[in-house]
Amino acid sequence: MAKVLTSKEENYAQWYNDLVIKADLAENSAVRGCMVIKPYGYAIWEKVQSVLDGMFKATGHSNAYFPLFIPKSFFSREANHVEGFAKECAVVTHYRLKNSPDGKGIIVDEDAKLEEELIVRPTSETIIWNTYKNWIQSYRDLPILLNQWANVVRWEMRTRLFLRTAEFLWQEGHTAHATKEEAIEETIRMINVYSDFAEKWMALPVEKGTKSPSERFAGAIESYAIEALMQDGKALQAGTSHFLGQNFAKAFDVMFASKEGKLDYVWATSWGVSTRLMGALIMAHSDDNGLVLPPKLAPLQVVIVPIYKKPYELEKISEKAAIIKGELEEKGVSVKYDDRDTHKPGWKFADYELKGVPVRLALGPRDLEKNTVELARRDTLEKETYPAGRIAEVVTKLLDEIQENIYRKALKFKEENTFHADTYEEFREIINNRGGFVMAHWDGTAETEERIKNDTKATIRCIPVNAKKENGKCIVSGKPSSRRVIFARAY
RNA sequence: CGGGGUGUGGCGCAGCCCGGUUAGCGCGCGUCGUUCGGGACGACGAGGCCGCAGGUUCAAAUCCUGCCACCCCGACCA
Repeated sequence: MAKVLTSKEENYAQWYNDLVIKADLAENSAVRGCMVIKPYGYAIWEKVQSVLDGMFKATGHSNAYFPLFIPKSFFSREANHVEGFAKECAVVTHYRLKNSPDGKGIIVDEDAKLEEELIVRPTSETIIWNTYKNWIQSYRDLPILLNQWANVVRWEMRTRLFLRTAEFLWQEGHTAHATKEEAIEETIRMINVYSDFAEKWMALPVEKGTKSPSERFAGAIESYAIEALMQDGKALQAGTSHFLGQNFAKAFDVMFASKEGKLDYVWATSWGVSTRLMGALIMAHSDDNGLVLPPKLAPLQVVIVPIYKKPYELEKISEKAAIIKGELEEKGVSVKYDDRDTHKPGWKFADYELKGVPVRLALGPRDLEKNTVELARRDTLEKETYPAGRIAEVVTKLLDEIQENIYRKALKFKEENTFHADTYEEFREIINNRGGFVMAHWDGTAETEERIKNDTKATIRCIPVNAKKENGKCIVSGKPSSRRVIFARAY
């Protein structure tokens, strides 16, 4: 078979780039750092969106939409927040163009300078809290549980399709609560929604935990994250949920009157996942033949490819294919019958493998004769022949099995690449030679974290929520520590 | 912003050192035919301001100068 992808072994980063392009997911655009998400890639994102959106609704949230532009002054209200984002903001300074005097093209009209510059949102806390101020007077107005699906811009120096782009798509939830407890509960509820989604839909096992202070969201009191392990041993933050305390309420003066008639600042959370999830999905399961998609998120779950020489064969095959397609669709399976005569079966086989379609059925003259169907599963690349009458039943079961199988595979990988280190030498050895998650004791100081980062490029991915208490000594300082945290090199 | 590299049909490249016919190869594309159970084959064909602007020269894809764009590696980040 002609090789279209660089192998993972040979060059993992190149394999990823090739895969995104060749599987027709996305491509670089004329605008530096910004990508074009192509129809097939966008179809996957739409599935992700629709499932998550359902989960948000089920937990009581509604969607709304806030502006793309944020007045610069809003940004400077919350000190940590500005500091966190200032270096990567796109700024709108003018609102008009004019013909250039030399007649060559078009220039910015200096007379059309904005009174106050607008920031293209890197995240929307400020504009939203400025709005919430007008919506909240009393405890009766709380909680506010909103989400928005939007694009945001962070002016990144180095970008990679899906993993880090200057503009990306995401959802950001922003909630307002009367009590601290309720806000914390919400923060945890949403990180659980994310980890459920990752595990049950993306077949992606994750580590759930809190961020160290230095990795925390700018403006948050506590940040929760789910961290996934990619096949090259690097960690990828797949979702975050933040307890913002009263920081934004104070910055935007959002107070409410309690039942007792006392005024207090409102408690806040925010949480988000982005098109970066696409990167996680791609890297978690795929192989040298292309994408491997979990059936639950695959835009197309089954493809039927006819194999024929004569037109009358195609006719008969098409009849049969239509029956099978109907049976599958009745069971809620998405199916495409690819009878294009512009491509040969072998080409189609390779192409659907590249695109990660979970199940492929082939129907040829031999199958007509024996009333059978050849079935190939993408995750294991195994082929088997089944009686045509049973195929719908076999496929529906198989889709579940594939979903489970790729999860188990990813879980096994994560477990086999999670190590314990008790000395710094050991730690460095693992980080440098094997990668993966490294569980180690940490004294809780930013200095130690910084030193480890400088020495090894590994950072604290999270402090696992369900880590068992275990007394030990910090691998760097030797100071006492009560539990291990997860270190890794990260995307 | 530092360090390195690359710009040549849609894509991937060769040619450049050492200037000289009509700029070449693979993939892809079009037409026709044979094929079709793992990326088919043959014949014919279409497609190029050789990144941009200057310069040197009888002559520039090739040499010189300037500019622009993109990629890779570092510091920042989801």
